[in-house]
Amino acid sequence: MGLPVNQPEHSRLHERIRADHATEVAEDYVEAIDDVQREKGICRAVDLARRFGVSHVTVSRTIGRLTRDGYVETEPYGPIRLTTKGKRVATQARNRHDIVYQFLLALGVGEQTAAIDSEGIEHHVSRETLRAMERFTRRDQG
Amino acid sequence: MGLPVNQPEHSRLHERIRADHATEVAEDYVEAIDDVQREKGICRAVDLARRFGVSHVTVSRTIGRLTRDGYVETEPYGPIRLTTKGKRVATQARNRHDIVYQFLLALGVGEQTAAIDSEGIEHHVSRETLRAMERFTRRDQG
DNA sequence: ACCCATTTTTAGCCCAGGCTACATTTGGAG
DNA sequence: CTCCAAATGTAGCCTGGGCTAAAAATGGGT
Repeated sequence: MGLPVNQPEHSRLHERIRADHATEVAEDYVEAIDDVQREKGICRAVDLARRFGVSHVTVSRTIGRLTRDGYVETEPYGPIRLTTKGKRVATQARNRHDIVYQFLLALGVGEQTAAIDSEGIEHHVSRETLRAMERFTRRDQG
Repeated sequence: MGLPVNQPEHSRLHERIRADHATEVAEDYVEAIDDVQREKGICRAVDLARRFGVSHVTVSRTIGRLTRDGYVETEPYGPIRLTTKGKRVATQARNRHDIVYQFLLALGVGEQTAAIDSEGIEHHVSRETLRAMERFTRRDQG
């Protein structure tokens, strides 16, 4: 047994959730790389290690996967650069993140909490929900 | 615009994100087990496999971890039962899920999307945000 | 030019969460 | 009571994402 076919509604939801999770790391990383590049020109693995609170080895291997998947480019011992695809994803992620953050503020949530929750939530909001959030934020105080 | 970016806090954020992720699976599972038990009395691994769209082997090993962590109890070839801890977590998860779902509806999001997004979001909302969501839902149409 | 601190890489380990293939148990129909 | 389908368990494999320890490269300062 074990054919995961056969399930109308619920399993599709969870397939989507798993697929989302697969790209969450990529989004978090390209967003962070973009941030660091804005702050200090170039981004190095050690910057990401500090930012994410993980070891530089973990960063290095993750960057390897992101390179394999076409999000970033590096040469040995060189800085981390975003590809066109990476930049696009970073921009989208930043945009989405910001919409969620501003929305939470508009909802009445404190800055600290909004910062934390928006990081968790940003990967899980559909276009439709995102539009609803923008609408609310504008209506509320835009 | 500016998402607050400062270093030590940032890594704490991501620690929290990872810790959250560790309990997401547990929450999804106990919530599903609770659902199945309400629907058909007892819950078997195969029910969860179908619901999550994964193989029964994956379910079996996950249930093993949940047993180890005190969320569920089983005997060989027997059904899956929630412990007291598991029931408590299931109730909380269901409650949180429902708050997020109702909130999205109140925000103007369609039912399908609200169902999907609430599953993704529910694990990432703090108490504070949850309270803000409840407030909004009540104010809006409660 | 050389040394040394910082950074990156490599090797090797762990656990979670996927899978297939195959073995075993259970329980219901005949 | 027997037999078979369905459910569960076991063995073994893969990827992702964590870690430490130790080696190699880079680059700046004196």
